[in-house]
Amino acid sequence: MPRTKGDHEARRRDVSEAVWRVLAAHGFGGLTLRAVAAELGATTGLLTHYFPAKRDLVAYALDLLDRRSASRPRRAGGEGLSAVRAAMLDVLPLTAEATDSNRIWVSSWDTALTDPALSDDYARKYAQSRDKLRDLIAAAQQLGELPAGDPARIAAGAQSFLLGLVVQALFAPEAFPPHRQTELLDDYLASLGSPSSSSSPSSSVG
Amino acid sequence: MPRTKGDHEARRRDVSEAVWRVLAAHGFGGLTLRAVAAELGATTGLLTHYFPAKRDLVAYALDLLDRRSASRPRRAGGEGLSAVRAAMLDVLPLTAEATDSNRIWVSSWDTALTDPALSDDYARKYAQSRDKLRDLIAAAQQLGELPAGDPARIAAGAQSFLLGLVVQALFAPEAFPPHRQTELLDDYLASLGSPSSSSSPSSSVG
DNA sequence: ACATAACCGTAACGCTTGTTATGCGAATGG
DNA sequence: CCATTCGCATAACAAGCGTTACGGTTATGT
Repeated sequence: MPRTKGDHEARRRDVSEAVWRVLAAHGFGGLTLRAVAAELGATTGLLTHYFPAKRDLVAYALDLLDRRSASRPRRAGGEGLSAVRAAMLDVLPLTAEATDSNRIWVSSWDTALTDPALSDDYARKYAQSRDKLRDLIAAAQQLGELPAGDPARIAAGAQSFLLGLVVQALFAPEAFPPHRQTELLDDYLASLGSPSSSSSPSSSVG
Repeated sequence: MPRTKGDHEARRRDVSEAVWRVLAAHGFGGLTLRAVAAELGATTGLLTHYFPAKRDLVAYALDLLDRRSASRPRRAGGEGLSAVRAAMLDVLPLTAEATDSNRIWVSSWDTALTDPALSDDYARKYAQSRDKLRDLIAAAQQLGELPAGDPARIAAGAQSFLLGLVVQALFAPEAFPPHRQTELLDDYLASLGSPSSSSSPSSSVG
């Protein structure tokens, strides 16, 4: 029973939703042609028409993850340290959608870490993310809201904190409810508002 | 060609090594009976003898990951803040073995996040890890090396930072060499050595 | 020494996976 | 209005998966 209208765009949107639901339910390792087809109420024949090979589906899913994450409603940033805080809050799994996004994101690491090409892609993406954070931090420094110090270095630390908090919150949502995550983030930002960091090459590395 | 000596222990060690190599090479999603058997120079018949079902293999692999991580040579802790630093350095992918361990660890999250039982297991494990860190932090506070504040809360932040740094270092080893990781950790520890954190319930959560 | 159990290779089973071939109704355009 | 292309279902394929049955060799206990 083919659809009577050749609405290509609408169909692609349906495919996106089906892929997303499969990813949210079974992770990246459970992304299968038949699972997506079933979620779509269709067969594998439809999917092979849209994606010549499985890797194309995977690539599409990764791109979908990017777009869904990027198009999530951002909160008003303000400027300086407030913008840094807003940008970091936007990443955390504080809502159901953000939780899905992050869960899928983390689950994709298994695939990414064993594929050198994907791994490089991710490295670039995170570097870009750090650069964005670095600029916000540099701006906050010029406003005097953060002490001096290499902004790139501070950004690397901040993203580490952010990433790890995401992972912990995903595994223990009841131990890391939105309020707790915000609390911890504010603790971290407060700890940045002091001197004593960077410079002075300490040795004794194992 | 069965082995002439019934050296059960030695055989189990061989199995461990084979499982480990498969995990390091293809991640947790690539853990397959035939892959392990091939790495072992044996057949699936051997493995079904040791593991009645696949989930037993997976459970064994998870346990192996635990034991391999726990039995990694720990550096001399010292006491107070120095012990905190040592414990955190022990987790970071500063050596080839620690990198393998961490890579496998991260790759297991895909499996864990879609399995509620495993997810709970991980949540408990990380909570336990946080508690250990909390005790070290509390000790450092009593030595006056860290300012006052809820040690559990500080530990949660510290483990977030640690976890995220691991992930970033895995994806971009060249951007996060051992020296850089140590540097960033020391930055973080230095930022803890100041007041102004914790307490005062800030609201406005999205 | 002989029965029994442990060990493990061989081989097949059923299932799921990605992929491909085929066909048919709906859209399209000259 | 008819030929052609598009969109998709149907169905089969080989390969890989976990699992099982079976047989032969080696150790073990009496």
